[in-house]
This record gives sequence, structure tokens and C-alpha cells, in this order.
Amino acid sequence: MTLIEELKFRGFLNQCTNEETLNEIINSNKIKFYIGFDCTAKSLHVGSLIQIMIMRLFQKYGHTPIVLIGKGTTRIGDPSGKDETRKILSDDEIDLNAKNLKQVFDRFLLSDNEDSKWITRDNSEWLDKLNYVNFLRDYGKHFTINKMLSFDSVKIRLDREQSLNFVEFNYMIFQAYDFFELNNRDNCILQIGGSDQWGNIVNGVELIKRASGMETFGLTTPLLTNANGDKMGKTADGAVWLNEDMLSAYDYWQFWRNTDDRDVIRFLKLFTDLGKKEIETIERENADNINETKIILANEATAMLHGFDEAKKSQETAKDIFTNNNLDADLPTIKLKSEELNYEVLLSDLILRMNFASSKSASRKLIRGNAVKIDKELIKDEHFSINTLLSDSSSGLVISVGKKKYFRVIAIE
RNA sequence: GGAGGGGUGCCCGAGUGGUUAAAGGGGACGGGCUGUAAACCCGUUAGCUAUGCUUACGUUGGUUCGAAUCCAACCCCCUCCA
Repeated sequence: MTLIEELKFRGFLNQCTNEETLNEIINSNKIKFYIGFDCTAKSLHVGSLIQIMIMRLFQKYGHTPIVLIGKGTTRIGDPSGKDETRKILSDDEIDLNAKNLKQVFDRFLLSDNEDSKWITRDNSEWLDKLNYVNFLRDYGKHFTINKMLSFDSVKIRLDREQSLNFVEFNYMIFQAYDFFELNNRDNCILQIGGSDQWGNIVNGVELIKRASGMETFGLTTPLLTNANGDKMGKTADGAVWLNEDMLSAYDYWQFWRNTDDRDVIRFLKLFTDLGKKEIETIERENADNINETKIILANEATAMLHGFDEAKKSQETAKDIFTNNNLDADLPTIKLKSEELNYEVLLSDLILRMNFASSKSASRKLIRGNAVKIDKELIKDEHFSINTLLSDSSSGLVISVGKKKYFRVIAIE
């Protein structure tokens, strides 16, 4: 199977500027390609995973990914897919976010082969020292306003009567220029991105063509939505983060375990290392037992990020909770010191402390809505305090909020 | 610079002096059904030390017993004209 064939089989390919030529080149040469990541959040989330996985796949065919950390462009804000101006982050926040991003790539990208080992670049390296007049003279002439106005990212904002300021309007120019720089510096000939980046990517390809006369390529992945048409990566408590300090291995495992039936095979292809044959076998043999397939998906995806042991542990925990209805599982735990127990400890406060509710009112409403149980006993009193129950129990209390969120409370000295 | 339209809760959107914490929809969460899925049905959806209090309809003042609703100034967006 060629790389392009595998991309198609797995569902990574949305659009490509010149598929035939690119196909020939990547089959006979090792190339460098890049994907840009902005530093707008403390961690990447599942929405970016498709980009990370496609880099991994290219690596397997011997190509070298350049992870472009967009410190420079983050200071501007990409209007693509946004319906409003993004708030400006401070330079310190951007630096911190950039640092956090790198951790994730360490987990997913391959480093064993020296030739295809991934490298990072930071576009503030060239964007920060850009001279406005020189830049306009040398590159501004390659961009026409007519064309820029025709881009979806711009059109949407204009159609919606939302303002698009000049700074954001320049984002696409900088992204095109990034590609130009990477092409010069590293001989990077391909930019990959989500489908919303198509316009920006094509802009880069055209800039290089005009400025250097070289042919380069652009390729986009589909915008990942689930079968309901929702954007990937949102869940009960917000985004599905990839950094482990923001989302535990167990929660990550749960995210995959709860995949919509219709998405399971598609996700298996996109987000696991399982080969074509394996996937086809699973699809055939588990046709009547889709939950088994979901467990495979959860295990594979979790193992890739958090390691095999964490994946197994998560599976065991889930089995205890959901299948065996055994609450001895390895649960997040609140430890209450004896001095805390001198006062009434409200159930609603504990739920809040676990972040299972966004406010104390919300926490109380959950209790009123029959969502909260202590050791499988439904609690309806929103003012319930756990002191008595806790002192009567030797092993602590297991509290469930809804059907999927559990935690334990124990007393310590 | 001129004329007109507009800014409402997480989002969309109704509301043009009085039980309005604000209709309706979406989303989210919870309950039911199930398979930890989907669909469907029901409920909740500002905060708090809670039969009450505080904060909320661009911002700041004003009129009024009472304002998202009326007035003034300011900020921002849109359309047309210059």
C-alpha cells in the first residue's frame, strides 16, 4: 500500500493540491512536511489528534514532520472557523502553551528513526523580525484582496455581519509566508492542515510558486465530526484534552469507549495503529458485538497516549464500575482530615470539589434531580452531610454523580 | 462625516414600563428506556451562608413607586451615502 492509498483507506484525505505529482514524489523520495499548531490553549485536544496521527503515518513511510509552533501567528489569531475575534493572549501565556504542546508530540510522534525524526520550528523566529515595508514590497504584491475576500474564513465573517479586523485578515498572509520560510529553510514541500485551512494552505503554495517558482503541495484532512455532526473533542466536562494533567487516562479511555456506534470503525482507522487487515477482521468478527470493538478502540487510543498499563487499568476500572457493579475500583479519591470532619461536610461541596458540578447550585440541582448516590443509595437531600455515614464506614464512601462519574471519600488522620 | 438599523442568558432569538431570572429553539447536564451507543420521552439550565438575598438584557447616568423596555451621553457592529 502506498502512503496515499493508506491515507485514503484510513480516511485522512480530504483535499490535495496535486495528488498525482505528490504521490510520485512521496513514493520515491523522503520529504519534509509541516503542520502548524497555534498556542491558544494549555493543551491540544482530541480535535487536533487527526493532524497528529497523519504526521505519525507519514513518519512510518520515512517522511519528516516539522511541527510548526505558531507563537508568532498566535499573537494575531486565526479567523478560520471562528465566528468572532479571539481574545489576545499574553506572550507569557503563549510561551507556556507552546511548552505544553510539545509534551504531546513527544508521546505520539516517532523518534526511533533518525531520518524521519520530527523537528519543531517556531514562526516567531521569522515573523517577529519582519520589516513591514520590505515585506509588503517583496510579498504583498503576490496577494490580491479580491482573492482574499473570496476565502470562506473571510466570507463567513462578512456574511454574518461580524467584524474581521485587519490583524486577523493578515493571518492568512502570515501562514502563507510560514510555508515559504519553511520551504527555504528546510526544503519543506508539503503543508497539511484541517479542511478549514485549505484556503490558507493554497495561499502558501501559490506564494512559493510566485516567489520561488517551485511547486509545493497542500493536503487537508477532513474536519472531524462524529456521526451526529458535532465537532470532535467535546464531552461532559469540556474538551478532551491530551495533556494528562488536564484529563486522566481513565477519562480519556471513557471518551473512546463512548464513541457513537457509527463512528467506531472510522475512528479505529484514524486513531489506532491497527493495520488494514486487523481492522477488517475486527469489523467482520465483532459485527454483532460493537461494544467489544469500542473497548479495542479505547485501549489502543489510550495506550498510545498514556501507555499500555494505564489503558489496561482504565479498562479494569470500567469493568468494575459498569459490568461487575463493584465499587472497589480505583477511583479518584477525596481524603478528609479529621479536623475537616469536625464540621459538617456537605455532599454538595464534595461534588463541587471533584468538579462534577460547575457551582454549588448546580451541585444541589444534581442531587435534587436524583443524580447522586452514596454507596448505591439515592440521596435526595441537597443539604445532606456525609459525616455520619463516613464515620460508620470503615472503607470510605463511594459517591456517584450521574451514571458515569464516581469518586471515593475517605477519612484520614 | 451624513442617514438608517442593531447590541438580550453558553449560542440563536422573542420581548418595547409592572409576578421577567426574561418566551421559543439549539447545546449541555440529569432522569427514564438501552448496550457506558443512537433515537425517543421527561426534567434542569445565573450565583449564594436560600421560604430570602445578590448579580444580569453593550457602557454610564437620568425619568419613574417600578425599566431589558422611556430619555441622554458614550462604546461597538451592520447597511446606504460622502
